[in-house]
Amino acid sequence: MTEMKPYGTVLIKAAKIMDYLEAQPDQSLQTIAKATNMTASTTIKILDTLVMIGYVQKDKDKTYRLGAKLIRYANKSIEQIDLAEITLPYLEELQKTIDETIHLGILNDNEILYINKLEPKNQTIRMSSKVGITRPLYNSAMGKAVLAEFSAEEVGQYLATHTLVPYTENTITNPLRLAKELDVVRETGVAYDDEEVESDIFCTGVSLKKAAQIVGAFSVSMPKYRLTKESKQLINEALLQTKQTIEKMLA
Amino acid sequence: MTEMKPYGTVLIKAAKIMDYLEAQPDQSLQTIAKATNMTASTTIKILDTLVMIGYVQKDKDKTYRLGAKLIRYANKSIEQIDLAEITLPYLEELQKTIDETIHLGILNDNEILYINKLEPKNQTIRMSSKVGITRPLYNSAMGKAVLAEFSAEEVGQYLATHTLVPYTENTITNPLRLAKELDVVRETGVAYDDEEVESDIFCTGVSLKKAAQIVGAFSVSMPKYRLTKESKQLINEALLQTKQTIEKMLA
DNA sequence: GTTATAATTTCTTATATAGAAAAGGAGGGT
DNA sequence: ACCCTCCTTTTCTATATAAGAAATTATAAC
Repeated sequence: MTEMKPYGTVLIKAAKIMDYLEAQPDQSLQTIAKATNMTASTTIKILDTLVMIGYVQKDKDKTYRLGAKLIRYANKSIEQIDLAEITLPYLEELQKTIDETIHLGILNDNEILYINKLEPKNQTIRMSSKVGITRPLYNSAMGKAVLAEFSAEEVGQYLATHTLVPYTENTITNPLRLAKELDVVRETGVAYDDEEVESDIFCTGVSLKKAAQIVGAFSVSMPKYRLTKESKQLINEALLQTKQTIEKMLA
Repeated sequence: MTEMKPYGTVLIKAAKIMDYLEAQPDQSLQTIAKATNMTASTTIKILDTLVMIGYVQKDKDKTYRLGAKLIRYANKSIEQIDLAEITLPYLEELQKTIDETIHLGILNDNEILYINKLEPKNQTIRMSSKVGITRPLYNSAMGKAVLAEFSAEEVGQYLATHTLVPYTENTITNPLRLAKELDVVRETGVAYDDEEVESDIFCTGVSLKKAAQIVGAFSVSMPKYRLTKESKQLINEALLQTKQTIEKMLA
């Protein structure tokens, strides 16, 4: 057991505050201090500095929230993720075939982080989804596609540390049933989210790998009522075809 | 002259590194250290911590770039900006009238920061613009609309600290000419970007105020060739009408 | 006004940091 | 294969910084 050498204690504490504000905006000093197990005097000093550098914003009512500077960073961060750029033309092509919402995501902190979205051109239904949101691995289409690439050990580790919270009545909350479904995903290469995240929404996802490493996933989302046996088949084939093309580019 | 009390020195240094990586991705330790005037040993320790908390990503070739965690923060940050939520229905309404790209921006660090974008439904031309990008105050439509709300003193301060860099041959680089144009904006309430940021793109913008405070701006962007005397008039009226409606909501 | 509660500042000791220097890679040339 | 150079990483210690208790100031409720 090697002793961890701490460096940047304030930086780590600042990150703790940021993470808390990510989950709970508009909180008072007291609340933040309690939630992060720090004294008020330490907390206010860190918050002052965070406000100074634009990471946090302080409102007139003395509550704190995440700052606009982060929006700038994120824009650059996405630009710096090569995957978004490389995949874009192929996802656009895919959209010409399937006129539905297409998402690109990466694996981040055991969740799917959305980094690009292509909206349908001729459909009028708008789904609420945004770049920057996250979805669990166990119930989203992209998530399951990625989870299916995990080793048995990794899946076990994931299940041991994550509760399968029911988002809808369709959400799979039984680890064994999930494991079985992952077997099917491994066979077919395609993962579904059949109203497991949100009612009426059906998603189909595939993973993206580079040199045996998971680099991300992409998916097609649509209202369930538009799904037919034919469109399902078409989507599966188009996704697998696009996956193959993109992975050839990544190699 | 009250002496500034420093707190969170590492945090401030970390922000300096982040800002550098925002501008220059994929840099080596040496390069980052030199650019930020820090020793390599200090820099690597901060970078290690930044990587640990997900703000920075370290690649196999030992270069550093902004981390995906920032994309999560940004998503929440935008959600926490009430302006985006409040204005959305009105901007959607506006888009039904004018089928062009509509942007919402806020004033951030003397620039316009884009926080929402509504794309045209029936037009096929796609403009490259993203949430998170910034535009100068002196040449963008939203920027000029905001600048026109500055006091003479504030405008002077802005001009003293910012060079009017020519983005295109149409960009106004003469401070006096800009000042004159701002007078017109104050009269009409509407600001133009006539191919001053990008060739072939014409934008019309208005500011948003709450209790005499600038809170943001929004604009319509379109290819110049689509602009007619009639559409220009229509856009101006629709923008001013929408501005009025939104500001009534903000009050 | 009075009281209670929260925000902010001050001050001092314990702690973390900065940077020089040394050690440990990685790569290029011969 | 070996050396040499440049870059990354670790170690170590004087010095600067941070943490927290307590005092002070602001804010809100009554």
